[in-house]
Amino acid sequence: MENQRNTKQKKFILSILKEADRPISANEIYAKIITDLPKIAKSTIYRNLDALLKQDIIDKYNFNDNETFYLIKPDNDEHRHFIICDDCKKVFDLPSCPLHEIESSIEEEGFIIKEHQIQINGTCKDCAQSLKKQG
Amino acid sequence: MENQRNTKQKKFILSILKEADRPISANEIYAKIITDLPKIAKSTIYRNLDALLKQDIIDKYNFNDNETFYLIKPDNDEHRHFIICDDCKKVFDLPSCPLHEIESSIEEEGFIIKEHQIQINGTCKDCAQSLKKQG
DNA sequence: TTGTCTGCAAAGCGTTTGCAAGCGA
DNA sequence: TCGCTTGCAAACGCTTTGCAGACAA
Repeated sequence: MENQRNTKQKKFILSILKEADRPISANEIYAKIITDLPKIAKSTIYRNLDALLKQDIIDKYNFNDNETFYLIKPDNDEHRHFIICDDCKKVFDLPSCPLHEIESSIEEEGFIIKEHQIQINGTCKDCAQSLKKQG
Repeated sequence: MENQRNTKQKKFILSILKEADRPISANEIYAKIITDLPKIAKSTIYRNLDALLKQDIIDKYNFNDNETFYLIKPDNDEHRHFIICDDCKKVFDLPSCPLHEIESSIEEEGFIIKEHQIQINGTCKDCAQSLKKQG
């Protein structure tokens, strides 16, 4: 990663990621940043996201086929998992990670775990209620 | 889904999916099919995969940023989860699903779960050994 | 024959890359 | 000044779409 230079593009991208309370895509970052930096290129965003990934500052999520989502790693060592409402597309936190026990048995068999991801899809409380009202 | 026609393309795609013991991509299906149907178009594969998804015959997985993977739904109601080797890209089965306990507590809070997905990435036994040999 | 399905070509879209100019240290 | 970083444009790879011809029923 060599010597890093603190460009304004880099600062903006990082601050947008820090403000986000859920994983966001490169296109969402782009949409937020163009008001302040109208000439920024998407490639700049992708290159900075790659750098942040390599520096272990952010995590990467594949929720659907086309876009990749990024989220700042929390301060402590904990990782997060998500519940996605298919109706309003909101992303909620999964309260805990049930994988720790199973991981040790997988590693006993020689598989080296680098990361894991849990994703639950469904309908959130609010959407369930408004769907009930509608019909 | 209207009236379905039983074309040879459709039959080949479905039989390849049935033979696969792990999620495979549209490109993998294409590579297997061109020996028998040299003129098949990738769009034909994508259109048939879409139809199979809508008919609930297959499931869809997003393991990485670029390719989508497809797997025949099992006969019984059980679902599967996967371990992916980042080196050789092989997909292994996760022996069990640790989410059942946690799901009930999520549903108690009003979230209606439609599906969940667990994914573990890392390096498999074989790749770990050959990496060791290489130095 | 009829209407679905296919192959082909082009387009769409997220992402990556090459390159010359810009700019932080 | 030095060389990392950026903007621009083009390329890349997966997937989608329009259309005329092919084919199952």
